[in-house]
Amino acid sequence: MKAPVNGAGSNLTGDNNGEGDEKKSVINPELWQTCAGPLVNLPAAGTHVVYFPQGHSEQVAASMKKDVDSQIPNYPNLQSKLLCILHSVTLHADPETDEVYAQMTLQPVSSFDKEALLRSDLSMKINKPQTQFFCKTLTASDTSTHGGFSVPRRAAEKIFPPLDFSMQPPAQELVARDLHDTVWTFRHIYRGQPKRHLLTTGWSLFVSGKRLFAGDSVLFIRDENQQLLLGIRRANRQPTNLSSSVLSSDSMHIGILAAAAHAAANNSPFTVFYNPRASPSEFVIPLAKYYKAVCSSQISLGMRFRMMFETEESGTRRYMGTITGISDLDSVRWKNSQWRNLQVFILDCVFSLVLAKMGGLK
Amino acid sequence: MKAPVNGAGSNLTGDNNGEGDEKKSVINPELWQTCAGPLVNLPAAGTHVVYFPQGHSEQVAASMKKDVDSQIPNYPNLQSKLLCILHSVTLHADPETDEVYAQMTLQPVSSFDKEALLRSDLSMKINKPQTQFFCKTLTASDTSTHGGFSVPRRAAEKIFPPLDFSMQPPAQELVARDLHDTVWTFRHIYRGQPKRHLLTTGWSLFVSGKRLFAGDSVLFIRDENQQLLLGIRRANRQPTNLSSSVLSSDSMHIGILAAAAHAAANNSPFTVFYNPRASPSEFVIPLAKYYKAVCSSQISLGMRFRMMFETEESGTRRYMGTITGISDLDSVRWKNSQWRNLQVFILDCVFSLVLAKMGGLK
DNA sequence: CTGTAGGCTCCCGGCCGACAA
DNA sequence: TTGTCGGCCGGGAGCCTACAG
Repeated sequence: MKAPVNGAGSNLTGDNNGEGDEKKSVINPELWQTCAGPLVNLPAAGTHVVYFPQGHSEQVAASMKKDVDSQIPNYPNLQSKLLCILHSVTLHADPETDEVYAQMTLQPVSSFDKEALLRSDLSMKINKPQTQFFCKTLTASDTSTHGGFSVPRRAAEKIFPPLDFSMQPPAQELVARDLHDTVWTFRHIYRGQPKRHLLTTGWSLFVSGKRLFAGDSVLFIRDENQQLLLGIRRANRQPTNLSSSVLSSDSMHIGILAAAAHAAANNSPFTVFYNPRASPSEFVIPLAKYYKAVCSSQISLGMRFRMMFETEESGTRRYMGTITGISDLDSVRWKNSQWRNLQVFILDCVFSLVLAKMGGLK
Repeated sequence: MKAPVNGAGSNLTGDNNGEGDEKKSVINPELWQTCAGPLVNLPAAGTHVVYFPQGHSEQVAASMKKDVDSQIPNYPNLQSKLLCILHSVTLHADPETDEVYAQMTLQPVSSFDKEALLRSDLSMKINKPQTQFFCKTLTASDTSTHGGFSVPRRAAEKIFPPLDFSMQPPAQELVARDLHDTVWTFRHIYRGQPKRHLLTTGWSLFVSGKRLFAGDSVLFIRDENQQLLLGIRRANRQPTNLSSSVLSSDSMHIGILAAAAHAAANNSPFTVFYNPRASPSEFVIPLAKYYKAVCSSQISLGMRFRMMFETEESGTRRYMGTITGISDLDSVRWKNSQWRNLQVFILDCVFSLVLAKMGGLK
């Protein structure tokens, strides 16, 4: 297996040498990132990371809508967290649903030096290029067969090529590519009273082709070459409990643990998939991030914290919260795992968010 | 976990207590069997079976279109075949694709007595009730939006309720339920010059709802209560490589082996899924069938054999063949597994079938 | 500024028999 | 016996403006 160790700068690779997709099309990293959302941060290839089998297991449970059973055997030699080199990160999108996910090849290592920590820290500080984009949640009118897509004025002016306003009405043909490099063309027209931007011809093909419904979101970005790209974010529907007809969830969880245990015992590489929108758990953490969380700032009851949330318009928003409890979720199986320490943040924060909403605050 | 040990007679249970499907609808066993095809024979719940981890692994590889990697660790304590009690067999159908599959709960046992062998043998000899049905491969005209479905004359007369021929033209409304108990209604009319049976109104909804294309098959059966049921069999398209975004194929294969090894070590139950149309490998074999194959008739080079094949019209057809080679596929990992002995039959037979076709024989 | 509804047009979904394989 | 085609009719997909939140 190839093990390209890149510098800290190349934190996103679009190479597609993984299993699954047959097409050779290279996923556009900017589009992938935009579809994944602003909160998703992939570790950089070639840097050190900490892998949490427990968190990995949780993601599979979430995507199958099934809790972890008690039938799973213990792997006494498998630690709750594995220090690894991240050999490669490749970006993917489900050909059916356009769901974005990443494939990571990890190799357990026994120790790290100061330089590794420094590189991990550096890679986190690389600013992602702020791609120009807009994202709109589809209305009933947008998805009905009766009409087209109403483009928010600011969005059209920021992202779309400028119209020739000498035409009556001003109109042009837009060409945009999706994650699979499929080309979609739309008639973009500026008309009506009051005037507005609309996508008409071609829009309904896109809606039916992607099986979009009101509540789903569509996003357009303009890449560095001024090319128009588009992607989707589906509303949180029930997981399609994929793959439940192939492998029992028990076998899946055992497979995760056994694969990690085998890799740890042999220091051999192994492969995981990370679905940023399937579950909130980031189970592959940059070494520097882990180090800071554990060493520098001790977590204690009553401590206050800030947390980012993704808003509907795909911006970010900060909320304050307080830690109300700290415990290991499964202290028998995972001694001193620190996994739930991180989780406590999220749960508590969602809870305070709910309280704030109930209280009518904003 | 419940472990209902039924008599040999109840070889198909429609109980749905498995994971995956949320709906409580009970799968009709006759319809499931018809969709699975005439060659599929599920072992009876409560009887003894032999489980082949290697064959199970092959099914997963087939449904993911990925060969087994060499990264898989050895499980020195896992035998190539496990004697098990089959606690339960539940029938399922994928809610998206209607693909049929079965969930089986197995429990390794260390030995069996004469009565167990007898029961296994008896359960195999239970004749399945020969359900009245017909199956037709859809033509371009059947699936085009331009028209309806042309029903073969014999099929209509055998399966559909008789028309009132005093009407001009004779017509009626057909109501049929699918595997998910969804109701489909069609206008059945007998018209044209020459006269023929057609399904018109309602047909296109069915085609688009099930996403059928020319080459796929549709089948109608009449159950014991004279109710009309219908199902589909999709043409062999490339596997939709389900679930490749959830778990790496390595982890899946490890999961299968580790789950089996764990169950064997503890004599604890485990769960497998069997997709009859995803791969030809039956990896859960009735004890009696295994016993006969291994003990009574020794297999040798040059031996001639007969084999059943499924024809397009879902009948069966016999072909003759000769065994040209016997070997273990992976004799290092699976010592004396006998798995490929069975496989040799199939490969050789397909090969001779190809030769026959190339030679213009029929 | 933008979501929804009403109006209008015309394309294609869908029912028919003709014809030939 | 049955697959495909040309004919044809009508409903709805799809483009437009009006209006209101």
